[in-house]
Amino acid sequence: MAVKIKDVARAAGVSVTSVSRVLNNGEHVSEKLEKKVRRAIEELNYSPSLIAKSLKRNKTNLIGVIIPDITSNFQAMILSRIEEIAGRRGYNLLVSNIVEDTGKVVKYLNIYQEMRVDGMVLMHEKLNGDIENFLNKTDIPLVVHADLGMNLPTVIIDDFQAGYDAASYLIAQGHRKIAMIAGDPRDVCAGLRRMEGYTAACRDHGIGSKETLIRHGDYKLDTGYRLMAELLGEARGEFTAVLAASDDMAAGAVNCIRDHGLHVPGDISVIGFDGSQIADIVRPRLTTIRQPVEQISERTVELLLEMIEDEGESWRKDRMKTVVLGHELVERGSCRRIEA
Amino acid sequence: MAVKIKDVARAAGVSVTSVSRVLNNGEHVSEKLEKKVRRAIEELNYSPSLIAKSLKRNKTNLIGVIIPDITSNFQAMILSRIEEIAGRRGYNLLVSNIVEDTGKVVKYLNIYQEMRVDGMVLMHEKLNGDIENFLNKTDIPLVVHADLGMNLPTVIIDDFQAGYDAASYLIAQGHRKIAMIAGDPRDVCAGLRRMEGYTAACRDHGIGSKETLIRHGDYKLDTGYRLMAELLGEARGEFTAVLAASDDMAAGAVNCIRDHGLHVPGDISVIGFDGSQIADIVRPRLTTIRQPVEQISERTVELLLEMIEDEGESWRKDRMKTVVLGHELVERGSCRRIEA
DNA sequence: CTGAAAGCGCTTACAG
DNA sequence: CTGAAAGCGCTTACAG
Repeated sequence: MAVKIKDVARAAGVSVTSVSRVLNNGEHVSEKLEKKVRRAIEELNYSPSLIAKSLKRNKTNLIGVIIPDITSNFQAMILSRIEEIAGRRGYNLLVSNIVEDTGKVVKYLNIYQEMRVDGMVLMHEKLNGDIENFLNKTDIPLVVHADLGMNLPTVIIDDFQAGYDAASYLIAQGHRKIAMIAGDPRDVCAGLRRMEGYTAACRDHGIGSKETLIRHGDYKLDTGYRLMAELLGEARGEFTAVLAASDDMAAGAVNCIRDHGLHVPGDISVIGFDGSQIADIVRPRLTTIRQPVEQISERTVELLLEMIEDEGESWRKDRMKTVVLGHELVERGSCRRIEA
Repeated sequence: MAVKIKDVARAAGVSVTSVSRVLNNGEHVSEKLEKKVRRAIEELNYSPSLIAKSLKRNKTNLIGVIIPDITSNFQAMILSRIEEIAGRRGYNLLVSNIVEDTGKVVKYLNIYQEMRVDGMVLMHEKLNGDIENFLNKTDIPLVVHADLGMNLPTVIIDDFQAGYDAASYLIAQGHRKIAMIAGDPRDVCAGLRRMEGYTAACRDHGIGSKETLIRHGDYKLDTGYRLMAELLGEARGEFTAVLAASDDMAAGAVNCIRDHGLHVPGDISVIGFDGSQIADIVRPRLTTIRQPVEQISERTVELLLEMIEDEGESWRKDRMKTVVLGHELVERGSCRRIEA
């Protein structure tokens, strides 16, 4: 882009100030001047530099999103909605896909900071010293999608309760022996809390939960398949139902069960988590805990823009906002009632 | 970020030039100076502005990606790989999710241009006057993922041949009446070419293709389901196999067939397209045309960086590079051989 | 090895 | 309504 505002000004025979004014259509300019400027812009095919503008204005209209895995349908749905909503408000997304590599998180947090993004969304749930350190120091508004215990603005569901509800549902259906394909316990919400909810529900209903019936995975389909195979191999007969920490893992489990010649829910009931597309794809369709994707996305952008547009930069001092959204148990075909 | 390079210089008792030098560790500085500077950076928690740097250097290390639908597993896989590969080379991704709205394409192309991205990837396949106009004018290196007929650097598979191969496979299995759930014919490759390949294969084998057996969709699962229901309602018995332009639609079709009490492949054979995760999830697993995701992503980034780093900016003048990658038919369980 | 100064392409008081 | 000029936070010849 060789052509700059100065060239336009020269071509139109006006000052750069005036060109800038018609570009940002703030202060009034005469029709005649505006016409000249527009023509010059057109003729020169001028494209104003947002980089220069950002530097001057100290605002980039960029939001950095750190997402663990774009290929997860649930996460993609959230990202897609955030993009849409933020886009309408004039913000563009910088995204980095973490894929397993926790070390990348702090790398990208730093890059985003150097890029002077106006705000960030952190979906990653695992903390380490570097990340914690960064989060404590940064002045950039951010919203996290997990209860990191750091007094940061947060948008979440009550994962403990959701895990509790899922297990309770199974128990209400008559199940007494329930296995869990859980997430990574270092993921505070999706990993730990959901499992704690399950454990608590089992305990409250006096059926206990055996360590051997709990497996940990990374929320992916293949992992669900593999862990289900393990459970079938090592504890067949010790459970009549399985609770998975993601629909992807639940879907993998369903396929694994079927590949072993067993039936869902005839032999084993399966309940998922997330309410992603895949819950509808797999047969039988998954009974699952649906997270409110639309609300999560909306509230995230809302919260973030509120902080960004709060000139006082007081978001650090205010009592942090935590938005807890409701989840919903969606009954479909993957669970059945059994006799006590 | 209140602290800037000048503050660091003052704190360290050196010039901003020197601070810049240790930051970019190019020219040599004395150990003593470097130590002072590093300490000051540490103490002030200084984060250099990439915005200012970009303005000065005329390089942003940003790549803008325009992707039709992030929630499509196939597209997410490509995006994820591009992010990974570009990230390793020091480039960050700006992404915008188009979702149906073709008008957003040119809007984002312009924003990316104003943002002075170093390069762009356009996955969207539908052209309109504005888009064409932009593509003809821009100086920014870009790679497209469809044969737009505009002499632009392109990374694709041979969609015609792939469609041809898929149909031929079905024909080789003994099928004589083949329906197609195609894409949007305005999508030159995924929509039009794949369908043309199918039509040509039918013609070459003397079995013709009836208009009534071709439906057009948007590559999504729900649409595949719906179009399959239409075919079943309006043309049941007139086909023994279906070729879909995406795995998502194929999966929807499979589920629809099953929900109608029929069997895949017992009653109807289904072949998909893409080789995305879902082809492995659905039961029976989908026989499909696998696109080389890894290569597509690699070659895209490679081509783009080649142009970006070509100082001569000669990419416009050179004969455009079109990279045509090979596809592969993966046999799984959704098709069966039938007697003539 | 080190620093003073110009300049990247904009916006925005300030003055007229 | 319009323009000259300072300045956003860096980098990079240029000079020493």
